[in-house]
Amino acid sequence: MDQEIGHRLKAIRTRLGLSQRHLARVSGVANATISQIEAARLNPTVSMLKKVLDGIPMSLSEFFADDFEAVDRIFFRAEELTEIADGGVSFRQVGANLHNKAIQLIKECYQPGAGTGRHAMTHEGEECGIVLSGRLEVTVADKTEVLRAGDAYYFRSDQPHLFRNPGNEPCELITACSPPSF
Amino acid sequence: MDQEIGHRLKAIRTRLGLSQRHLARVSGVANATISQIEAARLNPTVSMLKKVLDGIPMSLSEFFADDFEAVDRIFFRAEELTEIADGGVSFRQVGANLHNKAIQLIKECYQPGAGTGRHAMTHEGEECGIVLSGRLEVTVADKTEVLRAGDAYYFRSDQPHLFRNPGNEPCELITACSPPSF
DNA sequence: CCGATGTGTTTACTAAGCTAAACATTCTGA
DNA sequence: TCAGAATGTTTAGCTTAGTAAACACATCGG
Repeated sequence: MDQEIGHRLKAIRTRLGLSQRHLARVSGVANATISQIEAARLNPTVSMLKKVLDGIPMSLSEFFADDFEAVDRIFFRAEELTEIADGGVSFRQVGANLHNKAIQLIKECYQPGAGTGRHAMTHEGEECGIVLSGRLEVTVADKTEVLRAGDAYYFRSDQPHLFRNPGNEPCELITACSPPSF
Repeated sequence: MDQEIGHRLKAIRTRLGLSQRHLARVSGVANATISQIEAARLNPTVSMLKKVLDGIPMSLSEFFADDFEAVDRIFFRAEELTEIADGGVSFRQVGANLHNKAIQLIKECYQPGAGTGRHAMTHEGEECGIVLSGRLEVTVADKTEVLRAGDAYYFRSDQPHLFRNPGNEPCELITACSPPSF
């Protein structure tokens, strides 16, 4: 049991690029505690585990979620793709529990004129995508291109990047990020 | 935190009609432990809580599930109703976390000829339903009726019962069980 | 009326969680 | 090459989780 907890915590922490000490600091616990939990030399109390997860942040339910489903979950029905709408942009994400996955696969839809906003984003990892329909203007660092159905992109996410639909019909595309960025 | 755990455990235990000592016996822990957890005089370790929940049985994820949604979750979109297909029968259930709810509300659909199987079911509680479309043959103890759109039923579940669609078009209905039976 | 059995609570004790601090190791960058 | 800061690990201690057993209180049957 505690071994399972340790493995899971370590996997989640390392995937997010956090050190034991960093996670310990933001969650207000001793770094030794995290070390011992991960090494399964400790059966954490629920409050302690919650305190640690609060620094990620991640709920207890999410942490334990793959106990019975997410780990070996393979197929997802169209209706199951959780939709996140944000202005003229909508996301439909494969699977709900990101934290223990390496890839975040999303079906996105940009309405005409919609985009990721004025300032470029910068974060760890890599991302790529392929356009299904419509037109998508992709800006990475100082390079800008307009992609059409069948076109694709791939770049390291530490380069500032933004997306925008410059056309007058919705733009659908499939994107993938690794590690998950939100 | 520990207070939250205590309240939740007590609610679940009492809903299932278990005494502290009975739950303690089947899960192999001291009854004092359960008493103290429920009274929030103790921060249980994860393994301890898991051990207790194993006696219910209930997963950690289910236990914590309503941390962030189910407790005050009120509205559910059509697409959110989790679908369970089983032969010619499909279920769409309102909400995923049953254990801390008193009612299990399901939209069911029986394909022509489909049913709950050859042997009647018997379990604790009460259940009822109303037919939306098609025809449904309901057998309770030694009584059998065919229901049509607008018809309904209500019986104590300790009477053997089974369902079957005797028509040649799908039968849709809404059912409710209390307490949840699966 | 009073044992017998059910409930949840409190208590003394030991086993273990959690922390602060020291330790070991690796990787920088000057 | 070597200081410095990062990483994860170990250790001594104080605190607390968990147990067995006693306690207090209801309900029930004879």
